[in-house]
Amino acid sequence: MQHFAYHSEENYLKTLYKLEDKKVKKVNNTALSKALELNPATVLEAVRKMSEKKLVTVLADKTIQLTDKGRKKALQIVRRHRLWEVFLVDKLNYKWDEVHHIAEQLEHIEADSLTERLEAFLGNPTVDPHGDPIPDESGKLKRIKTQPLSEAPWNKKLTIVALGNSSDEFLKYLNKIGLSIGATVEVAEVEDFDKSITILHKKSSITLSNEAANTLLVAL
Amino acid sequence: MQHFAYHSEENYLKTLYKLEDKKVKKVNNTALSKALELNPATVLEAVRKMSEKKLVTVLADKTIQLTDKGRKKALQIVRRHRLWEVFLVDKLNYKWDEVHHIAEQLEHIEADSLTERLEAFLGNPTVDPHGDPIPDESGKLKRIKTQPLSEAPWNKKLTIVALGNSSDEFLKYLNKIGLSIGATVEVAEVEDFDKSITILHKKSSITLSNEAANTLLVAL
DNA sequence: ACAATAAATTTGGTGAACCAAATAAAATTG
DNA sequence: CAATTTTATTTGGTTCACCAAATTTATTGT
Repeated sequence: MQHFAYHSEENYLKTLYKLEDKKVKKVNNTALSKALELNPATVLEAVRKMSEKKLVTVLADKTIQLTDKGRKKALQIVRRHRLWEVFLVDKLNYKWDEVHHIAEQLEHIEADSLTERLEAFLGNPTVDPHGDPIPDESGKLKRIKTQPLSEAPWNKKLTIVALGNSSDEFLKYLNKIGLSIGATVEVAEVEDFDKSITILHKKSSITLSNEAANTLLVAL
Repeated sequence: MQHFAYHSEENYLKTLYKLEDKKVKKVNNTALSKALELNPATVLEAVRKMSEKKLVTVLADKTIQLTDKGRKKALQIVRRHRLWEVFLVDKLNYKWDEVHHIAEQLEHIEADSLTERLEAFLGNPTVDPHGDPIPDESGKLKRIKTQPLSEAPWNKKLTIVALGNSSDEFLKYLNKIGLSIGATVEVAEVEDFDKSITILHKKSSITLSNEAANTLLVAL
């Protein structure tokens, strides 16, 4: 009876999936090590083991890729993570920028039935509080068609449905300016000079940098 | 960034608390090792470390005792465990004999705010699904006054409020015969020969061994 | 092509939590 | 009280996830 839990493999797979999802072309040992903030030697060893287990493949050019088996496992973790985030926000009234750390722990709880019951309890949500889709039991996910706010048409009601990146800093920034998933906004003006953008939200106007507008995704 | 979590100390403390709670007089290394199903050498080393941290004291006769500090930590784990059990049973509709294993994992999630929010979300329950009291934030617990069913008066409506032991086997047995915390029963007859007891429950009569009747605790 | 740079890999270590087996100390029992 | 049995403790190992510092193997710019 070990009184500690190894989650490392799950974290490697999840991180590989995240990179793949972000369309990072060539995920090599260096990239993965940086993403995980781990020593390359450590990551190399872990990749070897996962490769033996057919969870990842190392291509001739050293690119590390998830196998279907590995991706399925990764999506299972992503599923758990996102469902717990919904729980924390919807049921325990956490703010969306506070839940990541806790969900990182909850995602590793092992119990086949737990995830399914949790999902039903939450009313079968399809997206997490950041607008990211929740994979189904088999690991499939419905990608939502979105468009960066920076490319959306002017003077039209738009709904923010997801974020291009859910970093803590960005979430806090959004909180500060009062924007969140589900918010209705309208592009009022785009500044030619720096592509900054002014939007209308709840009768007040907000100016966003092009970077921010690129990261806010609206329904297409 | 370690991708695994050490819960061992929490488990040692919790187990020590359980033994103390069960009024096991002399908890020595052998007793603790058996309770944890670990090698005595392992436990000895762990006790040494906890002793350095002033979580336990080893008496002259080798009895291992929790310090106030250690007991407080242990009660924190017990609190989390019992709150999660309530969540699993009340919200996710698990049966009370299915939740222990999952709660054992959930109890180690670290986030100060989580336990308090969970408690509020569950409506500040005072007992878990097995009738065991839930310690408050500071580690205090209200002990419920109970009496074994075997010693309760005859022909009087009694409410089962707790169990003397929550082993899987016992929980399953109770499930099978249809008894649970909150059930109202009445002692109809006690057999002189073997002290087995016949009770009335929802209009049907159930015969229990003395052992079972001893383990069912009714409100005093 | 070749030196500079970067990435991959190897080597040798660490600490935590575990174990089996040997030994020492203590308790029990005839 | 001496012999047996039970406990406690020590010793030497293991595995896992990690690291730092070489070393080897690309890659790249000139």
